[in-house]
Amino acid sequence: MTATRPKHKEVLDGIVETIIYLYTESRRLTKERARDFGLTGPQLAVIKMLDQLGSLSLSSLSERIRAQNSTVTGIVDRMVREELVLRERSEHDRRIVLIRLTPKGQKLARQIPVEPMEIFRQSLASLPRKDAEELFRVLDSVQARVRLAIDEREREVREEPWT
Amino acid sequence: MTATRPKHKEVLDGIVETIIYLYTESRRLTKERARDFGLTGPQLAVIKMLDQLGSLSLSSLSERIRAQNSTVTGIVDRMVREELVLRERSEHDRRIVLIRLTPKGQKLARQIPVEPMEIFRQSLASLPRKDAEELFRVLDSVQARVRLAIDEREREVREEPWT
DNA sequence: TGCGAATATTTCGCATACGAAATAACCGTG
DNA sequence: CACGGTTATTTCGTATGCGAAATATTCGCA
Repeated sequence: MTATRPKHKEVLDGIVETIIYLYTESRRLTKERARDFGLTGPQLAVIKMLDQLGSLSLSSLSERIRAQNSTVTGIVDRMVREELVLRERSEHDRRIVLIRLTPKGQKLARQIPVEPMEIFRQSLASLPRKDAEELFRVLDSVQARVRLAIDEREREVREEPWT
Repeated sequence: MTATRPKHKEVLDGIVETIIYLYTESRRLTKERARDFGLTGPQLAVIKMLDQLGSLSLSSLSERIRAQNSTVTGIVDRMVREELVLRERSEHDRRIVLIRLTPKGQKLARQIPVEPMEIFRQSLASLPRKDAEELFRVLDSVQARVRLAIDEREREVREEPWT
């Protein structure tokens, strides 16, 4: 044991801090890059998603960019205004709205080289492969624990909705 | 030119996905809990911070909760309206606004058992200690890489601000 | 001393972001 | 067919969240 072993609480706080840093900074930078092309962060996410997957219903789109439907309605409104995407009603189920890129949106999507969270991705790619795999393994186990805690909490809420 | 193991990209994508999941879900849950006490997420962060550190200037407060001054001005406005905090001008430097808890805010801060990102913290705490340390080590190295990339990018921008 | 640069905060306009309620369309069962 | 429950989306009100410009104050230095 050569290096002084850090206190456990400090390690945990450090992990939380670092995750917050990585998330917020990557997001900020992506937003900045998007702005060079006249887009906002979420707008970049949307055109990249649509370019990859073709047309999507509003709800599957909002699921993929992790936002509520009501949020995405607004984002799409502004993108329609900018002529980046189109709204079209599905033939089979007229409740569903399909969003797809206009030629202008398509062109822009392919022109912008940045993926969401790009800097984070690149930094990960430069890690030793072994470290990346280890990181993935541990993070995955944390995620499983969080999911469990969430399920538990939701079960509690469901069982006592009156209190 | 080595034959890339097909798994590697998936590992990287998985890491990004998981980080996004952990951050957004923890945030969502904290917000939900705060709502039980009539607070928003950022408001909870603010009273916890002030309870720990005493009065803070607006800019040091915004630095700590990772938001812009202009954002925190609004948050504090609404908290003053709710009589959770006070604004007072510093004696020594009248540009500085010091924010501190009212008794009502103080009481609420001590009454709420939740820290920001609570679920994430708890899940981390249940990890094997060795895994936590490994996680910290690798994340820290990712963070260092991100910082480096950001510095580099900012240097470029500073050198060619006219293009 | 005085004045221009620097610093701290606020204001403004806009874009998320969310949850609850409203709206529209579908579905199954009677 | 009709109608009650479900599903997809939008609307509404409010709270972040940001960057640029405005405002207020302090500081450096000639």
